[in-house]
Amino acid sequence: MNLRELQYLVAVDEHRHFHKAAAACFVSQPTLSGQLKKLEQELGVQLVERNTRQVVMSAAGREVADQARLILAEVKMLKEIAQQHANPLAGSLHIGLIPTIGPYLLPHVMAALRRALPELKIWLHEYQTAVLLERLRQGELDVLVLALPVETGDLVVHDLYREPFRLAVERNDPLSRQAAVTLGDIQDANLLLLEEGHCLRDHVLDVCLAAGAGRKTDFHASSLETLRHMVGEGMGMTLMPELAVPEKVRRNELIRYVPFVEPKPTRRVAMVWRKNSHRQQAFEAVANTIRESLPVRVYF
Amino acid sequence: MNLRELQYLVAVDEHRHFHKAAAACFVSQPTLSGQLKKLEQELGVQLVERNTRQVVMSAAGREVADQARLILAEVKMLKEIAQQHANPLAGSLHIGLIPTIGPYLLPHVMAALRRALPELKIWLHEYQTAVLLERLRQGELDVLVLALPVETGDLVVHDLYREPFRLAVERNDPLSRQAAVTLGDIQDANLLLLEEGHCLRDHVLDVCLAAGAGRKTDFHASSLETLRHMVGEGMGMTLMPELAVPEKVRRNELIRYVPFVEPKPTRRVAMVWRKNSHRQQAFEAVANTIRESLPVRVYF
DNA sequence: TATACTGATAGATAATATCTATCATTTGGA
DNA sequence: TCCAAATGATAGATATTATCTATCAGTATA
Repeated sequence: MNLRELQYLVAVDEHRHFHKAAAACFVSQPTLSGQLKKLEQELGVQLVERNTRQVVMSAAGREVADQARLILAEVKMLKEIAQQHANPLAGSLHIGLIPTIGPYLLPHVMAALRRALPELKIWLHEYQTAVLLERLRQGELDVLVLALPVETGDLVVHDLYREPFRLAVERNDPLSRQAAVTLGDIQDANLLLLEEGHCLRDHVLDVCLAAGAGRKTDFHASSLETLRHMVGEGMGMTLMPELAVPEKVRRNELIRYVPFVEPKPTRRVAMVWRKNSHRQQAFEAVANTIRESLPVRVYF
Repeated sequence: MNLRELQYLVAVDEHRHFHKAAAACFVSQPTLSGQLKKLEQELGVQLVERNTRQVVMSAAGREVADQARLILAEVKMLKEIAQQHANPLAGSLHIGLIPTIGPYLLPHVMAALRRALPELKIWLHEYQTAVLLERLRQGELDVLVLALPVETGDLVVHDLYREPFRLAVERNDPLSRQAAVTLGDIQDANLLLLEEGHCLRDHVLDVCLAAGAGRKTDFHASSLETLRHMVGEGMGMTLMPELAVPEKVRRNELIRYVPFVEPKPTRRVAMVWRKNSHRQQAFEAVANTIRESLPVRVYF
């Protein structure tokens, strides 16, 4: 049985005339007659009673034709589902971002993404790096925005930008009065860190290593905002990604975000997607829009 | 697009392995791979992202596979509908009967029909002859039981039985005391008739013509039961089909059903069906069962 | 009686599904 | 590190099916 046979049967039901039904299906009358006969043989039941006056649908033929109509409608629906997906700059795009990037990057770029890719329905998912990678591999997510390095295996890595860190200190800290700090300045610093699982923790630890093993507190924060509050309470200092730094310094701000001298410590932010994905066109469009929308404080 | 391609896609979704999916579909792996590729080309969207580690369904692939599953289930349903119709002694059979036959014939034969054809679901429809013939031609009814003659055109006419009439008279009528009556006895009789549309009316009129123009009242009854009541009220007499005559005469019965002498006036009862119908086997089975179940008071 | 119309059949052709053989790439085990 | 196994893809050949045109048989109409 195939869909063409069902189309022929529905056409015969509607036209009650083999020649007209064949014309409606864009085939010859013997083709339609033969295919209909084949369908009847396969189903083991007569669907159409023919004579030279009028084609009569049997009871079976009417019920089967009704069911065939249903099936053909569902097939049309399947094609519509595919059509929706076929335009890579249309349809759904599931983006995963790590929590130290998402809330600070998106406000800069969402408006531009909506303008540049109006037919794309962007779904945002925020998880830590390991979870993101697993869901990407499973196909639940289409593309990730995260900080390198990670174990990407055969995934495609597409650089986005390089983001410098600033030193976040309590406003009464002596370092807050410097125009810029060096890694040496944090050699003996009490640094606050994110909890295990956040790659930012590893990045900050890498910077500490470069600075000569700065002292680290045992208290861990679950988010950058929690870190921020702890710094404001004078519990220690931390490295803050540039996009997480407020653009306007308020008069009673508890925290000073002091830049480093060059070469500043930075983290690489990249998009990652599966090598076999055919939506590379969409991913590159998203990457270009993000780069064009970033403030000049981050590098390419 | 065809149903096999949908089966292949669903199999790949379930197995996440081209070789296993191909085996499940009883085709070779290159066949499945090629057909899936053809489907993707036709739909214009990638459904499956392949690599040598694990097959990943794209978002489009998952949605299309879900829809394909739905379609394949509906196709199964269509085959079940056909299967139900394929056994001619099973499934539904729509029988049309005229009102002067149905209520009097069916009590004699329904039990036997149920025993003889247990898988047949008999639907009964009661209309006058013209309506029955139209619905038969339109395919709404499969077979008719009616009295001849009718304009059957190219329909198949299959004799069932010949049903004699009795003379129904009020019990105080002098004719009620005769063992049998002749057509001459009703020559001056006041005969009651069914209304227009009932072929029994025409049959009774034919008998009157044979008897020599018996007088006829202008009042018409809509059913045999109404006729019966009118006879009981002494309004006149009528011809009653044999099967409409109660088998037991009650002591206070108002009506006497007096038989005619031979050759008795009769009507031919037949089954009628469309020449092209392929359920002749079922119709003949029904006819045989009816004939075997009739009381001996009717002829073949 | 002849022509037109209907659906069916036959043989030829076009299109498609499926096969086997083999390829390219990746992975795992020795 | 090398070789074999496993994966999905491609190529060419074959089998199967869909469709064509020509024509048939039966019916209806002018």
